[in-house]
Amino acid sequence: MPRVSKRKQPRDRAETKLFRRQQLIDATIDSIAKRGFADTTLADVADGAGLSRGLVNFHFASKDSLLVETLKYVTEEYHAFWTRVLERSGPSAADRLYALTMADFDPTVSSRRKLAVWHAFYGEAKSRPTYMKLCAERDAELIAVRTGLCREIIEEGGYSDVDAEAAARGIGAVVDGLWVDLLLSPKWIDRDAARKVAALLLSRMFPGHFPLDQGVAA
Amino acid sequence: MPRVSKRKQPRDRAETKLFRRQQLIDATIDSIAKRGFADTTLADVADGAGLSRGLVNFHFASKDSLLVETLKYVTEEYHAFWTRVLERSGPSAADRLYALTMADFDPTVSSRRKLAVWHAFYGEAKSRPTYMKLCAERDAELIAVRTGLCREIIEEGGYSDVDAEAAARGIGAVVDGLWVDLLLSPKWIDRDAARKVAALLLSRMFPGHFPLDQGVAA
DNA sequence: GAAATTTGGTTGAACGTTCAGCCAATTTTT
DNA sequence: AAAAATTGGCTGAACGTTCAACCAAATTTC
Repeated sequence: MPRVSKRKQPRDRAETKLFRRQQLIDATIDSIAKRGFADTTLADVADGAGLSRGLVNFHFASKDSLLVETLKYVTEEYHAFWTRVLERSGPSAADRLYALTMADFDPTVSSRRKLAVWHAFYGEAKSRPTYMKLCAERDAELIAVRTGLCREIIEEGGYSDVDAEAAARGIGAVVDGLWVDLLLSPKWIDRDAARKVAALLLSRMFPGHFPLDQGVAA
Repeated sequence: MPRVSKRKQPRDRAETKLFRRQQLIDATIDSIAKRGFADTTLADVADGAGLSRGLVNFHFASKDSLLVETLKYVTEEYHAFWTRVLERSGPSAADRLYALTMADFDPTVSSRRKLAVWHAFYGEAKSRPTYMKLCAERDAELIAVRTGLCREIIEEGGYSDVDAEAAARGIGAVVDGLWVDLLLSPKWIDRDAARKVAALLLSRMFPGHFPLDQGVAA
């Protein structure tokens, strides 16, 4: 994995600033994934980006600011990802829920590099309210979307005894839990196995909408 | 929350050593939960335990050793907890799986203090093989037990199309995911809500064994 | 009184931050 | 359009702080 950003060089000063910013955020993600949150230093970030030591503090007010901006970036990237998945997916609620769920096991968002970063922030969240707020907001929006889709599916057919929000939370929880598995037990479970488990859950939750033998293609 | 261990004073030297050890591990858990993994220092641990600074290095070879022993302790405590739950629970596989699942939302193992510690180690796991191994072993054993219970239930009645291990992994994932929710969104979900979601999952997975209106009592 | 335990000061390394100065890019002036 | 002035971006060294680790002395326990 290249530690230096591959994005094309900036043309003018206006681009440079954003370019450097992103370079440093990318290097921060790499450092957290490689060395862990506790061992991530500004020196390692600068080295990883191939830039001088002092530059981090030129572009970011402090180390804490760099970390917060990194979390924001990862959050926004994830948000953009699943929003796009929804845009492209079929019209029915079942199609959309299926696409949304399987997308969470796309390498873009569930590489061990990314998972390590997410969980690094989770681990610090209790003691850093800013992290907790950013993560909670991310979750709340997704839960709302999932709840809406579940509600549609429930109304469509035969699941009057299922609570939409509980179902949505269950689906979200399975995704989070499988992410933990992918992070901690990569030898025992891979993305396809995770998709299979998620598909099983959907098929048991809404059997009329998700047949068990449905493939697990993304 | 008291930061000084309440265990009764040791009687002899042999007990003292273990007593101090546990005091320091408890203080480490407190410090990680309160300040986060990255900001946990030996000074804070010693202060939290009400002991002098140098003591940590006397009882543990290094800071890393203290952290590993802390993770081992939490792991063993969790293992002892669910083992005991199984011992006490009813004879049927359904009863046992239900008890096992609901027990994961007992305050003993799912207090935000404990959740913060688990996720702190998760976050560092990718870069510290020792952590990853300990966590993976913990998960593997639980998955094996859950898979066995699921297999029994599947054989008992009418779920021939369900893969036991996938079901077990799904249940485990829901628990892990709900733990993430409890940690990050305590205002949106509490232990009872989490139990309700877990109960919903069980009832949809094995509807003949877990009626939907089953209570969520521990 | 001997051994085990605890103490708190010390040490050296590592860290985040700051800053004076340099260079390149851009704008202004002539 | 060339020259001068200004701005913005970048560097690497230095500073003060924090920390884990060490240790010799003091205290407690047996």
